[in-house]
Amino acid sequence: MGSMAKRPTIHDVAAVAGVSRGTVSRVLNDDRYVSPAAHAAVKRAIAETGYVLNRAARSLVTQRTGSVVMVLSEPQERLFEDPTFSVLLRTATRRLAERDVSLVMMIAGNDGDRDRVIRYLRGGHADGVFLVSTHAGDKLVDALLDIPVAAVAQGAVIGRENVIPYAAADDREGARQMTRYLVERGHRRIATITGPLDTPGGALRLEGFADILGRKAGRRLIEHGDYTQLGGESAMARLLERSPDIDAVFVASDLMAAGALSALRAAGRRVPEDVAVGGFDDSAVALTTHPPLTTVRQPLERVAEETVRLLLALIDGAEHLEPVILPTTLVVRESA
Amino acid sequence: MGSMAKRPTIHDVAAVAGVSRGTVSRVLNDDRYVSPAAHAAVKRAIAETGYVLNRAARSLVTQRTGSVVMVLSEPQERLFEDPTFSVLLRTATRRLAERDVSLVMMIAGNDGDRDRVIRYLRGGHADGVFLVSTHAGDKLVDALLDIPVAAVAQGAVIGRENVIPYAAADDREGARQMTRYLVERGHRRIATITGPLDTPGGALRLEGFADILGRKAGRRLIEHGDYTQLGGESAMARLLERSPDIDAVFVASDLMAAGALSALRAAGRRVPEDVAVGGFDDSAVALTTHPPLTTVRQPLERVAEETVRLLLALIDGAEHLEPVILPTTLVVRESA
DNA sequence: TTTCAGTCTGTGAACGTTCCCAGAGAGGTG
DNA sequence: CACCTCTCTGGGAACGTTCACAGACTGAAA
Repeated sequence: MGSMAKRPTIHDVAAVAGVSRGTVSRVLNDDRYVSPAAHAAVKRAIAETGYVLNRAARSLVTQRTGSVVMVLSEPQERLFEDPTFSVLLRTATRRLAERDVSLVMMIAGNDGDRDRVIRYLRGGHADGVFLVSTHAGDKLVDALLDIPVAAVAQGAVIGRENVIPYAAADDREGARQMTRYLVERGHRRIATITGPLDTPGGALRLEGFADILGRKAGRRLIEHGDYTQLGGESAMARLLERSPDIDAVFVASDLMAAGALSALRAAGRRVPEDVAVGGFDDSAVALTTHPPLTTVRQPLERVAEETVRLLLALIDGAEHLEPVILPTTLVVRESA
Repeated sequence: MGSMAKRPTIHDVAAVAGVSRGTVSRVLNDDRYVSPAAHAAVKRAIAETGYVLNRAARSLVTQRTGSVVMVLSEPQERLFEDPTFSVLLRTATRRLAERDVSLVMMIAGNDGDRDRVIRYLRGGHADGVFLVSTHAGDKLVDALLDIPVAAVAQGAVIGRENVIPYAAADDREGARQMTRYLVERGHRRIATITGPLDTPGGALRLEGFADILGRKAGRRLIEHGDYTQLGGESAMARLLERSPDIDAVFVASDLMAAGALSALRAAGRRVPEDVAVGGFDDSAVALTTHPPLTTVRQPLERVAEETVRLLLALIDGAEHLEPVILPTTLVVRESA
């Protein structure tokens, strides 16, 4: 299959172009001080020989790998049930590829996984880390700080906001938008189902909710979920049992909202007539549910792009990087 | 951040252990002919120095990279809307990590992307390729055959079944199971919405459908979708317009089935009373829809595992690898 | 005792780059 | 004309491994 001729090296290119190794290397790296003639000759020789750079050789001397790791830290298996990841992964891969940086996926679901990630990074196998959905107190994060590797996160790492740069949607304001909307529509008994409080999405969306409702948002109207559909369903059931007079609920993710809809249907409540339901994310599920979800759109592609930008800047030696917070928008459909 | 001491090399380990480079290398590679004493000393020295292997250096001499690429070839942006990918990605990452092989993601959505993938592989940046959802006639596949790299696919690559090993669910038999079930339930006007016919899932599920219905499955009862929810919706609408007397429909993916449900609801048909709907995949959406989907479960994790197994075998030099076909099961819920 | 096979160890040479330094030539300035 | 600066080029050395080979030692067989 294919010719088995040895792959051409920089030496071969140099020979064909009639210049030295050094000059070829300079062309390859866009260095200064290459005459137009030499430049052209090298370009021609590269095309002629079909030369491609050997990254291992380059890495060996530069101590750079040209790759970054995306670490998905999730205790449960839910990982991909959440469409958020997909968007992040796709966007990040694309953007990085444009800079010829490759994206390695690593899953840090349990401690064994986490150790592997740490070993990998300590081994200098990547220039940077892109943390996704990191929970407060994750030991991985602390280990990271001891390793000379660029690290950024999608969403703040609670407790490490000042040391790990991040990009995120404006979770708090997004929650305010939805809560305000529910209030304006005349709802009076508004509950919420939060995400895990050790994630920024869990904590900040609850804060935004409380910002609008103040003390009216008592304990009895708050229930916690884990971002899964099933978690949303049982949280809604608990909520209904405890406070049957609820007339609206703000659910911190669309997937959980889908679960909440099932619970409401099971309880014989109509949506939105009896209970209005607001989601968060504007993910694909929001259109699948019946009725379609009124939700808060977060600009995930842009979040991913900004996170990548931060990471590349960090790898290039940037020092103090400010977090990037992107605005959300309310998307009104039929559930509220 | 962290000590800036140079990373220990194999030389440092050798010095601490009181042996030579060669011996350390032999321990690292589980080579024969290392005395128990030397082995222990090296292990101790590795722990003491905190040594980690430099992969770039190893790659340079072994011509192996320790990484494989998962190529998602999708013309559209739909990519991740389909939960199939998520499962494949997660499972493959895990399994490969167990062998210390890292997974690089590449997206081949357009020709520019495809060229980048080819350049990457031609550059020897990976030991193997894991093709996902490849369409017949993809130029990437032909390019691949000219590059000395191990390649496997999830799902047959139509037209290249004999040259690219693959693992897949038994799409044809799965479609037969569903169609048979619909027939047994007494439905007489059974239609189908297929996937793209240049993918194995599209072609084989239609074949399975036709296996059961024979000539009764006329052109008028077949409509084509693109695996997206919206595609399923419009395909269903076309079907209803053309053949209003349909009493069941087999949809080649759950996501398209969700779309079909919307179209049926819009047309005022009850599911399953007026029209029964059968899906395929048993993905998360199957539970979200209303009513929940009766569908065909394909063992995606196992498919991913088997594909990885094939890939690793190929990298290790295996020659003739037979495709692996895994059984599907019918999952009865409420939509049919 | 000699010979041989098997085990174990050390070392030079390579892998394909980049980095750095030395030096040649061109052009400008005092 | 001497000197300097700037541009451009070539080539030695290094990056951290693995590989192949040579050689030392051991124990068993002839």
